[in-house]
Amino acid sequence: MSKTRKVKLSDIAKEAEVSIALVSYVLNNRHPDRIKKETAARIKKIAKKLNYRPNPLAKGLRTQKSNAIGLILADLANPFSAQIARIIEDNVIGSDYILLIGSMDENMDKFRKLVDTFVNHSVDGLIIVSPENAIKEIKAIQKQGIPHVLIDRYFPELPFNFVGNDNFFSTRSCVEQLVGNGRKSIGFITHDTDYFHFHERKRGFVTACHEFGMNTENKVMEVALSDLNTNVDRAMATLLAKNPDMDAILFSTSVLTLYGLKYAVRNQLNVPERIEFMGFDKAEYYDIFPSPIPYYEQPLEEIGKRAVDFLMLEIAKPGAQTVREIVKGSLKVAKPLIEKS
Amino acid sequence: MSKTRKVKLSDIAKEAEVSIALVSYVLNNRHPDRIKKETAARIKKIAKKLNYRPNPLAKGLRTQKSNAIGLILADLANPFSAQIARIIEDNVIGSDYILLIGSMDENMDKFRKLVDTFVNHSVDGLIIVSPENAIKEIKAIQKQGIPHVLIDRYFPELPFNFVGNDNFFSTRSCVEQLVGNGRKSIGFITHDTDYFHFHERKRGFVTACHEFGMNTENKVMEVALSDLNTNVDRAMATLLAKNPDMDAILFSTSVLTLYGLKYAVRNQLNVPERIEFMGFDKAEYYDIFPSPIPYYEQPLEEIGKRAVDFLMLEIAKPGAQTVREIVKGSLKVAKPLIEKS
DNA sequence: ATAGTTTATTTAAACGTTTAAACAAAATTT
DNA sequence: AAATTTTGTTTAAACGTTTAAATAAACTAT
Repeated sequence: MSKTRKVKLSDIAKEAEVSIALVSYVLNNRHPDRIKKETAARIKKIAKKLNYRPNPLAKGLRTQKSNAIGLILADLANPFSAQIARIIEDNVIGSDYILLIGSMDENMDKFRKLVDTFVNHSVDGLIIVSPENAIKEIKAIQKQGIPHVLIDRYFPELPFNFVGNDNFFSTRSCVEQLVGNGRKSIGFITHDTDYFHFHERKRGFVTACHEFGMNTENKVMEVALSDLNTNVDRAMATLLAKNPDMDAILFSTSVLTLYGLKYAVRNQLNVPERIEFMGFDKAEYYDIFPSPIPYYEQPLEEIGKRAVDFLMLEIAKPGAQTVREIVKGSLKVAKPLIEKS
Repeated sequence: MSKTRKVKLSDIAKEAEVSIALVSYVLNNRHPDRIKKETAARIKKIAKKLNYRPNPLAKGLRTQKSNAIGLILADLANPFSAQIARIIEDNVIGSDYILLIGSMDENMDKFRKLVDTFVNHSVDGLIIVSPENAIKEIKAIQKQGIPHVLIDRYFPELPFNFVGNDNFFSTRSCVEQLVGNGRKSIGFITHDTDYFHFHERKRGFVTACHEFGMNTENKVMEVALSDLNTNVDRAMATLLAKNPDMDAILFSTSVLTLYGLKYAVRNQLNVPERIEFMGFDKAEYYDIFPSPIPYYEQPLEEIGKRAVDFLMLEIAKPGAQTVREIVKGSLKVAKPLIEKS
């Protein structure tokens, strides 16, 4: 019922008949050579017996560290965000840190508020999926010397720490794959935003098409981030109307792929015989679709791990390094449906 | 570059030429009647000018509160977990709390470690999706007087705070719906676990079937929590083999539904003409399937909101109340695919 | 014997708040 | 004019740690 009073250093000190400082030294392994073995052993034993847990608030207050890291996502409810969050969680927990998570909903005010709250709670570092046009805000974080790393989205012209997917490579290799499958006229459905990673995906697509001697006139549809059902529907219709010979469509995110698949089902497109679909990001639901959907898989595990690793390094020795890792994912082409892990 | 020193009470005090205590009183609105209006105004103005942010660690250390709440989920990467997390996030952030999130992966050790870490970081409260057989652990939390509330899963025989879906009602009304659609022989695919909520779902199914004069012999398949692809496949095959006349299948989670749909696609089941599928929980991917999938939708928004509301109340005045809210969701029957929000 | 080292431990300040209690000055009551 | 109350503010301890500096005791070395 009543909150059991927590064991603190002074309790151990009393029982061991030593000073608080000595207990602290022992438990933090501070001056191992200076401290008598037996005393150390005794203190450790008592600490264990009493099930001592350091108070992170006191510790944090004193050391100016909180052993917490903040993760700012686009939207936790979005499977992509959730997946990356989970990966980061695993990496962070291992280092005995706790993870604060917040969604900014592509909204600058929410983003600012999250940064503010997290910094205020003295997070030791931030992992950030940035909203559009957040350059000023990220710079401020940088200036304040708060260890941080951007993931997924970044600003190429600025020296921010970043680890993320090679977006140019990704769409480029999708096109390559489709061409390899004999496709001759490929459409691309992506978003209409200022995000650099979307620009890159488009650039990858267009560049590859040109390389393979295909034109991209009327083949790139950029839809708004909102109201996807309607917008993707319209985009698909336009794409198909303007390109009667189109024999493949590449999507720029898994959600766009989802809506594309919905369209295909609804309109009974002959996939993949007449027209092949290619998705972006892994998604469980691809194989509800009657035919296998090949896709490009971002190396999320790697991104999460590297981001956390870097952040930990940066926390340990601030300012010592910067990072810009553009990692490549891989193409997942249809396996027999039966054989899925 | 260098960390900008944070503004603290003493900075304000100095500039306002008053004591630290007075600043604290003013900023916390402590003795409003006791403090001279002008002084208060001056202090507030300076605080705003200096952009003062209280240090949560110091505050927490002194007041024994952290303004953080911990959320323990099954697995953040699972869309169901992610959705509920997002809802809770929104409700928590509004109250100026921060949210710590962890996944326990149905694993007792991880669960214990999470509770431990969170409690250690002095969370003011816990929202818990419990693993199997965690009664002892929850009791310990209760005994320690840590405000908490279970969601999704619970232990009916014990007086734990809980808010969650009415699982008996949910499957019961699914059967009702299917019978209303003229279905005469219904199968049920669920999990083989000790979780009470799964027992309830099964009980709801069985009870309803009997009410409607259907037997349930060989119609309930309970698959393990792991290796779903194989296990659901096998369960589906068995179900259909043993019940040649079966004209509907109800699933017990959205993930089971997903695998069911995969099976249907792979085996070209005639859905819904010959056999109707009914899902559990909302999932975007249902409408990739060629025919609309009706489903029972848990009232997640309500669950999240009520859980947080209760927790806040409990944090404000501990021990004053308990809660056990079993809330009902609703059936979502097929709308024309074109018209989706 | 005395000074200098080494070894083992303690003292005390600090981190940034909150808050009970003390205090001083002004206003009010006797 | 003395005593009391009210008003406005300050003092100082406390929360649970960490850590530089001080200290004390036990050994060298001279």
